Amino acid sequence: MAQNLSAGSLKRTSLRDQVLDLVRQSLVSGEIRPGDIYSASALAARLGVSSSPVREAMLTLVNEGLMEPVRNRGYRAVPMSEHDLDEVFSMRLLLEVPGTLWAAERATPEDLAALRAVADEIEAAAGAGDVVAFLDADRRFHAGLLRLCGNRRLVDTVLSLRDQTRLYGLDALARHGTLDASAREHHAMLDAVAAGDTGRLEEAVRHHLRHTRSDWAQPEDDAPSGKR
Amino acid sequence: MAQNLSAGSLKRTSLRDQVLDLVRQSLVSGEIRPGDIYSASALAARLGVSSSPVREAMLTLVNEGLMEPVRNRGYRAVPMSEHDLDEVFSMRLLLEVPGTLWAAERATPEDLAALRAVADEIEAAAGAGDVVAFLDADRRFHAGLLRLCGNRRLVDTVLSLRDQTRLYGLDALARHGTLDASAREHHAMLDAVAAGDTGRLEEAVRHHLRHTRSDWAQPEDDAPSGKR
DNA sequence: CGGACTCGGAATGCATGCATCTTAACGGCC
DNA sequence: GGCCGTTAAGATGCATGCATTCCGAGTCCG
Repeated sequence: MAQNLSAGSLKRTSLRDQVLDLVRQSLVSGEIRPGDIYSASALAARLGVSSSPVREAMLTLVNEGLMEPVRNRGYRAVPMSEHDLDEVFSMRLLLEVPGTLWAAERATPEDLAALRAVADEIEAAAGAGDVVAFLDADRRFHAGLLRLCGNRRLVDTVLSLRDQTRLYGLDALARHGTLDASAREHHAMLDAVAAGDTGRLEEAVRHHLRHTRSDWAQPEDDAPSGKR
Repeated sequence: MAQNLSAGSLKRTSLRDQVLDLVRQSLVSGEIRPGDIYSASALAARLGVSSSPVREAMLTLVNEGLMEPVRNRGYRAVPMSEHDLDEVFSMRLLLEVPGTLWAAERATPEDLAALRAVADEIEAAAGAGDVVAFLDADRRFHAGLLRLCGNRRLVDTVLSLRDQTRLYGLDALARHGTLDASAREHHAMLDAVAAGDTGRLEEAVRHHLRHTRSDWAQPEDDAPSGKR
């Protein structure tokens, strides 16, 4: 709360951060497709800014594993293989399960109430089929819940892992219509937290993550193995 | 092995990476002290390069959590509080224990032999009191062992966490003379891997990490609380 | 007709320059 | 003597320009 006041109010966003968010959104919306190469100078020209902040934003994305530099061609949006998804899923399992359990120990009624509101948002977005709003609220929910564990690095790492996967299954999520089922799981998790039932909470988190993993399994595979 | 061949051979290091490594080394050697502010332009002048690559290297360090930008003053080497150390320690526990167990399942005799050699290096460095060589070999050992688990993201994350802590306890390690004890634990871990004793391996890893955490507990505190 | 070579276009990476902003020291005023 | 306003120095952040390097199309030769 106080953090929002001190950090978010008078922070003029640098061009670098604006470009960074914009590229991230482009990844989410599918405008930037995995495997394609994009040049910093071309992006800069399209955005009407210099190549310096664009370059720095791309380097940040490289550090986060979302892009990779190609020698003198540009930056390539890294496609996620099944093995990559397994890696992310495994790490999220290792971090989110204990993190959520720790968070449950420290959650106050006020925290739970705030999360209930976000969970309602998630269900509303799922009911409306608004995938963008769903992902945004879902991210805020898990970030808000995990943050209670008190380990900032853990939260940041999990969010970074989330950002690596959320980008590649958007349409699949919408097609399968599994948003509603996934949305309801959030309230179930909060119920377990409120009840102090750590066993049920752990199973809920595991189930939620498994859900995520199986839903985002890529149905199509236009790049056969061996192509690198 | 093959990775080294493909990656390290014909890679001309960019100025950015050179600066990055140099600043990291300066952090390890203590030339850059936590809490102090350093300007990219001053560093660029000292190194005889432009501020562009220095700036980009600093931004990378910011992303890694080693530095933080100060509005129009420069970049500050972030000091590690006890809570920060706890955060890193907790995450390493969550990631390294399962990761090492997975690695043990996949370790081949050749892998073990290579790691034995590194473990010998560690003991030699510990016996000679060469802290820099110790840390380097120690890092290679844990990276090499963890890498066998097959989860590249997990390895990278753990190494990043390592880099956040290794910088702040150098002299303490040397003073307490605990290098030898820590060095011997590596062979014990390999013994457990070779024996297929997962329970003993898990306990060895936990013990090793606890060792690390307690050794690096800051004995001195020249910045009393409330100073900021 | 197929393959190798050359040349042009383009992108990165770095250097340089400038506008804006913050901090800190200095001088004046109460 | 202490406090406040002013000013100047320095840093970031962005724009611009240039050298180097790589990919690919076109062309020439076998």
